[in-house]
Amino acid sequence: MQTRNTTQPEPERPAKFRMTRQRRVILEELRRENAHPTADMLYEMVRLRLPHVSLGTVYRNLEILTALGEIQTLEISGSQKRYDGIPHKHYHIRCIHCGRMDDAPIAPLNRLEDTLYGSTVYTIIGHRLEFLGLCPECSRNDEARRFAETALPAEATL
Amino acid sequence: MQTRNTTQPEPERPAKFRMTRQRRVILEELRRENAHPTADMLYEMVRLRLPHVSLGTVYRNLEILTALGEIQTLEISGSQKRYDGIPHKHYHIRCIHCGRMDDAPIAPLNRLEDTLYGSTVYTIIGHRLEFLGLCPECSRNDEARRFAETALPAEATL
DNA sequence: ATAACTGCAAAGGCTTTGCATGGAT
DNA sequence: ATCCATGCAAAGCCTTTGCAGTTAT
Repeated sequence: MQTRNTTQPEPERPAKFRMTRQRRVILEELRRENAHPTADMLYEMVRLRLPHVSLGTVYRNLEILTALGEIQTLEISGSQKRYDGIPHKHYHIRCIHCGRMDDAPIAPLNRLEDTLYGSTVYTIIGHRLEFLGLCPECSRNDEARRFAETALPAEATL
Repeated sequence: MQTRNTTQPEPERPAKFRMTRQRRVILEELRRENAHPTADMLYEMVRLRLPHVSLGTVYRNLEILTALGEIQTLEISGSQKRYDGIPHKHYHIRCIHCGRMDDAPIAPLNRLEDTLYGSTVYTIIGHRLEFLGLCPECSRNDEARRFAETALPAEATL
């Protein structure tokens, strides 16, 4: 049986950081791209400039850059993590068919937690909100639209 | 290089279903438990009643029961899936330290998508909202509270 | 007989980690 | 000299899948 520690480990940052070439290129490529790529997409992008970079280095640097607050790691429901070069808080909208993610043009709902005070035993820290839909390409795709119809009840408002 | 199909496959349901003993016990145990267990937690629960059940059977039935609309699969950001015996839509609150999940005592925000109409290129289908916090046990745990302080900027309002 | 289902074990997909090497201070 | 960072490969974790055998219609 597998028994994973659900406790999230504190992201460990070394005492000092070096802005190595790899780290710099990873950061630059992520900042250049606003499609919120997955680690392997970013790996391919970085590889065009640093052909010998390894996927492990990409993952390690994405973790460190997140701990530094330079980027965000978007932990997407039920799929690969995606990374966002913009560190400030904002919501996203995700295509349920192809996985594409874009920024959602809506300001953070700062008072959302207020509705829970007094009615939950939790100490509330924040919330995560993600919109779901079909991106423009998939909106034109019949198969994707059919998929969305059947997926709607299961995907939306969970 | 790994290249996964990000397209979510339509959950396939067989033409006919049999309410086998395994399926029934899995459903009963999930309904009995409101802690939104992971597949392996549920496996342990089911195993007390059906010692020879396999983890694969648990996963297969959870998928089928979800397709039938009997239960919900909660695809949690960046961790194991959790399962909910209550099929109707509602939000959840999750402990960022131990992973525990409970229902959030707040009604669905049905008009949330309205704010996006006209300002996004997506066809909007729905949203997913999850509250983050510390459960009562972890609220009393110093280490968890320290963790929450450092994790707050990264966890909240993504 | 057919089709759904199961247990078992293996494979898959994404992410993390161990280790020897390299580079900066 | 020290310590951080890298490339490579292996391991880890959760989930899915192939297959042969079982059960209900």
